[in-house]
Amino acid sequence: MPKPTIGKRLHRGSGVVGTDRIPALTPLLFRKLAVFAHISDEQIQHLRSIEYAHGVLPAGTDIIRHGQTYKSILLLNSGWAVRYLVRGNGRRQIANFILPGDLMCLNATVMSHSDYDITTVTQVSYSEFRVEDIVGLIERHPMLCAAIFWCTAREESILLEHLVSIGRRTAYERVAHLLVELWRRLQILGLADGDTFDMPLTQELIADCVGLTSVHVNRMMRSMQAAGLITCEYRPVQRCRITDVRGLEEAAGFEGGYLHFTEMPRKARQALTRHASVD
Amino acid sequence: MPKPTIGKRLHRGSGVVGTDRIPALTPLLFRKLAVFAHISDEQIQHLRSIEYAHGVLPAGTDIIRHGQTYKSILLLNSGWAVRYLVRGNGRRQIANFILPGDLMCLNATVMSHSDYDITTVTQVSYSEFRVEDIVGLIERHPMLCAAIFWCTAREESILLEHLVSIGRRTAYERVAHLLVELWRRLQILGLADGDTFDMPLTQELIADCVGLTSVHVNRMMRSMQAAGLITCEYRPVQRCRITDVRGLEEAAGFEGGYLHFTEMPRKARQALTRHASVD
DNA sequence: CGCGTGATTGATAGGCATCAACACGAGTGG
DNA sequence: CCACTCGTGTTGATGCCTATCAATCACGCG
Repeated sequence: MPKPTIGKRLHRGSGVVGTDRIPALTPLLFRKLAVFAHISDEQIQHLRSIEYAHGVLPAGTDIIRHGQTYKSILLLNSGWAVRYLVRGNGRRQIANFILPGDLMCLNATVMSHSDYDITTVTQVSYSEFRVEDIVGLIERHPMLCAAIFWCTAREESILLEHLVSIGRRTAYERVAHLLVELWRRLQILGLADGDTFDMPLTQELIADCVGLTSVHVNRMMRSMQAAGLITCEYRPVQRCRITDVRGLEEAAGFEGGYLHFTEMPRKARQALTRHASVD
Repeated sequence: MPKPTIGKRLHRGSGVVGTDRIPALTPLLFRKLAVFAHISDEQIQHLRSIEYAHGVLPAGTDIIRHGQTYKSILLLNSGWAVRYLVRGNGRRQIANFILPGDLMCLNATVMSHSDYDITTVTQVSYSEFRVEDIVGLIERHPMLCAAIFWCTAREESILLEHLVSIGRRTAYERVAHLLVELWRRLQILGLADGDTFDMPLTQELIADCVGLTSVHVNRMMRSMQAAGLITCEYRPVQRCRITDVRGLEEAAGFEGGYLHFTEMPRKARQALTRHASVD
C-alpha cells in the first residue's frame, strides 16, 4: 500500500522490516475501550473477525497522503506514527502522535479523501479493516460504535489541548506539556517504565508538533535538563526520563483531565441497552 | 440553564432577549446534512419530534462551562457562539466559532462532563435535545447518525486547519485566513451578502482565536485595509467586506478543501442501505 | 573513512507582546 | 441634557522571545 517518503523524512529507528511475530489486534485497544464501557467477548470476536489484513511497515512509510482517497481503516498495534498537515510553502504542522491502540483514518467512514498525511515514525504493525465493516458496526454493534465515537472525542480533547499549547503557551511550556502528555499516554497504555519512556522523536518532529524550530526545542530541552526536570538518552534508543514530575507538570501548566479516562454517561448507556439485543 | 458570565466578557451586541419568532430547528442543519447524504422527510420529522425545548439567549450567556456535566445537546438556530478553553493563568484560546446550523455538546453522548466552555457571542436561538434521544439515533436512524458523525469530522478538519494557522502561519496570514474561512462558512450557509458579511467579533475575540494580542490583530487588519484587501464597518453592526478575495486568500495561504462539502463515500452508503429498513 | 543525520551552541535579526495613551460611541445617572 | 464611565478600536515606543543563519560535534552506516 504505502509509497516512499516525501521531502522531509519523518521516520526514526532502524527501518528494518522484521520477521517478528505480528500480534493481531493489540489488546491495548480493548483495554482502552473497556474504560468507556463493557465490551463483550462477542464484540471483541466480531472486531477480530472483520480484520481483513495486517502487516508491518518500516519507519518512514506513508500510510495516507492528503488528497488521496482512503482505502481502509487502520489500527496501530505497535510503534509510533504521526499525523500532520503540510502548507503550500512546505512548513509542516503535526496534529498528533499516534500510539499503539489508536485507530487511524476513521474519517474514511464519512469522507472519501484525506486532509492530512500519516507517516510511520518507527517500524509499526497494524491491522486493517474495510470501511463498510466499520460502518456496519452502527447496526450490528451500536455499543462498539459508541465506543469508537468516544475514541474520536477523546482525540479531539487532546487536539484542543494541543491548540491551547500552540496558541497560549510559551516555548518552554509547550515542550514540557508535550513531554508530560506523551509520558501519561504511554503510562496509561502500560508502555512507560516508571518515570522513563521511549520517545523515538527527533527534535524536529517535536518542533513541528509544538510550532517551534528544532533549534529552539533543543534549547528548551537542554534548559529543562539543566533545571533537573528531565534527562535524555539518545543511544541506543531515544528515551526520556522525567526526573521531577511535579516540577515538569507545573512548568507545563499541565492538567491531565483532558485525557479523560471516563466511562460512558449513564443516559447514553441506558439508551443503548434498553432494547438490548446483542449488547 | 445558563449562569452569568465569567471574568472577561465574551459577548457582543445588544443583549436584548427579544420576543422574536423562534424558528424551531433551523433548516440550515438539514441543508448542510443534505450535502452528505439524502435525508428523508421521515428522518427530518424524527429530529423535529425529539426536540424537547428551544429558546433564546442574550449575548454573553454561558451555555456550558468546563468541568460542568453536560445536560443536553444543542443546535444553534441563529446567532454566533464561541467555544474556548481557559488556562490556569487566565489566558484564553478559542477553539472555534459556532455558526447557525452547528451542533453543540455532541460530546455529551460519550462523555459526562465538558472540557471546554461555550458562550454566546450575540443573541442566539437554539433547540435542545436529550442525550438519550440522540444516542438513540444509532439504532433508529443510522443514516442520521452517520450524518452527525460527518459533522464532527468536518469540524475536526476545521480545527486542524486552525492548528496549522496558529502553529505555522504568521500573524498576518492567521487573521487573513480566519476572515476568509468565516466568510466562506457564512456563504455556504447563505448568510453572506456577496463579499460582505456580519462579523460580530471584537478584535480581542479574534486575537484569542488566532493566538495573538488584540493590539496586533488591530495592526494586521489595518494593514489589510491599507492593502485594499478588506474594509470594515463597526456601527451600527460590525461588518466586514472582502474587497479583494483573491488577494486575501493568497495572503492567507487559503485552500478551501478542508471545508469539504463532499458526499458520503459509496462504500459507507452501501453498508447502511443494504439492509435498508427505514433508511 | 567519508558522509549524512541529528544534537548542540553562539550571534544576530525580526516579529509580536507589552505598556501606554488617546479616540470614539453607547449607555448611565445626576 | 450633560458629565462620566466603560468597552473597543487605534497608534506609538520599547523590549523580549523565538527564528534564522552558521558552525561544530557525535554517531551510525555504506
